[in-house]
Amino acid sequence: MLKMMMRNIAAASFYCSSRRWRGMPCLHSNSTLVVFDNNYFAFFHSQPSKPIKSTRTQLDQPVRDSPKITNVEDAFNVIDRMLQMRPRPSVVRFTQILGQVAKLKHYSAVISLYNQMGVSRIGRDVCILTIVINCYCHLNQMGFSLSVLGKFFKLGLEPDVFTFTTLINGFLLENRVAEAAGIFNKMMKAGNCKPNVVTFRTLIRGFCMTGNNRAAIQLLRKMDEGACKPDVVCYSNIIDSLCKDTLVDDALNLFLEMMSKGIAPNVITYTSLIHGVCNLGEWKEATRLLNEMVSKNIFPDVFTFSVLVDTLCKEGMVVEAEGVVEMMIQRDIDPNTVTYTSLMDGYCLRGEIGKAQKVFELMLSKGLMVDVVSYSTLINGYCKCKNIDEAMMLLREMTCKGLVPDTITYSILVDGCCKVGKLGDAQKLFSEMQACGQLPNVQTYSILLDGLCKNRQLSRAIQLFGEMEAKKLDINIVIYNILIEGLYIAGKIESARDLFCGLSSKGLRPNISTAMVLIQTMVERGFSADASTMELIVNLLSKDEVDPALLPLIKKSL
DNA sequence: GTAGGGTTAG
Repeated sequence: MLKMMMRNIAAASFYCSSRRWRGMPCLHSNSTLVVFDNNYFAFFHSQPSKPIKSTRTQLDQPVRDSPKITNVEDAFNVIDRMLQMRPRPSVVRFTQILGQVAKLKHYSAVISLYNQMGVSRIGRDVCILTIVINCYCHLNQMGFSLSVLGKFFKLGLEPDVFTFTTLINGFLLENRVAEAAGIFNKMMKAGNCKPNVVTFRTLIRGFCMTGNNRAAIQLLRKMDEGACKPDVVCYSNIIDSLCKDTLVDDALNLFLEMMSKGIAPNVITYTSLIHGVCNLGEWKEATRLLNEMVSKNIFPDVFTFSVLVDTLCKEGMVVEAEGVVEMMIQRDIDPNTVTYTSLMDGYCLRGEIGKAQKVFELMLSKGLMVDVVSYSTLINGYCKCKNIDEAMMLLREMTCKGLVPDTITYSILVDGCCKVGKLGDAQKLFSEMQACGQLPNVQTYSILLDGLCKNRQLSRAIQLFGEMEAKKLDINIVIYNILIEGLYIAGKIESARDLFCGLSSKGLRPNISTAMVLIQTMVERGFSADASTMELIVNLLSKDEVDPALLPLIKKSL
């Protein structure tokens, strides 16, 4: 079926995809902003108001045919020259430059530029201030964003729908959904600044991000009631979220609903759906969707192809994935960092580290940016081949390049060290990551805990488990399985059984892994199943959850 | 002139 899918892709005709620009290191801000009290939404009122004096009514004509800013240095030079010009260029030109630098993701640079012009009239403009708020939002500095909002009131300016949508997005970037929804609700109630389609989209995305599909759909229904007409982006966001939650049928229903309303899907809508069905292994459906989109003159782009490359790689079909990459190049769709990283991972999964390394070098030779994920993928490949030295070299190399290894990078390395029995190095890395501000998560703990248990360092494992409890981490059944197994391996049968019997009191249910741990360790040690184990096995059997490969073992233990 | 959706690593 995958081959058929690939033939269909090959048969379609494509045009060139857009190229994406990746951010360079940002400058640091030394901005000083007005500290503002908490009543930053006092602005909202229920009746339309007379506009407070706004620079929007005093704008000069936009400057046409202005050169595009492609780097920060140019932006600083241009702004510097503009500030010295008499008469000074219009505020629109300043907005365009700041907007372009913000689009390049040089948020700190925008704030520095703003500080240069802040004392002049140019800095007292709704658009300019909104851009500054957006930059603070992207730098996760909501406090400063709200201070800039305070500046609006101090200057007698009226924040508009752009400003509040930006703030909603800022809160969402910090996972502060309730505060984002709070602004939205105030906008809905107020008469002077109603949410528009972008505001709706932003909050819909926020709900989706936190897995609250229901709230997102409710918002969509509110739009249907006439608040604002939903568009392809609103639908696509929810379709994507449903697909990520494997609720592909619901996503397809929403997709049909959207089309029945005359809202045309685009390449993003299709890519989300294809990703969703690929994740479920529904190749036939993926092919159908690919054919459907091409028949509508909607052509797969680098995202769509990357999904296909990743899916093929995860299925072990790396040769076919290479074929898709070749096809992309022939079609003038440049594979990007994500495409090649997926391919590298495919090779790593097959233990073909040499080929993964070659892909990595190809990325470098093509001038593609290698990021934390690319490095982590390659590090994982070396770890799986038990070449920890090379993996550690890559860790140092990425740090030298200014890349910051994250929790996943360290987790991969901790796992690699554990798997070759280097528990000392694993624990050093575990400390190093915390010293670097990368906090271990439940998965990192489970990796180290597993390493300690399997290497018979039970007392340290129990100590680590205590750390997790002290940190109030959400200890899941996987962690308990590791510890129960560790206790069994160490011959502490009673403690293992106590831990197992206490699971339900902690609101946890044993899963198939728990059963495997219990059965295997008991069989290995010649124990027969006790009442609680029997009960567990019977429950699992009745739910058809037992791996058939385990049945001989189960019989042996009964 | 400003806000804004889809692809990769444990």
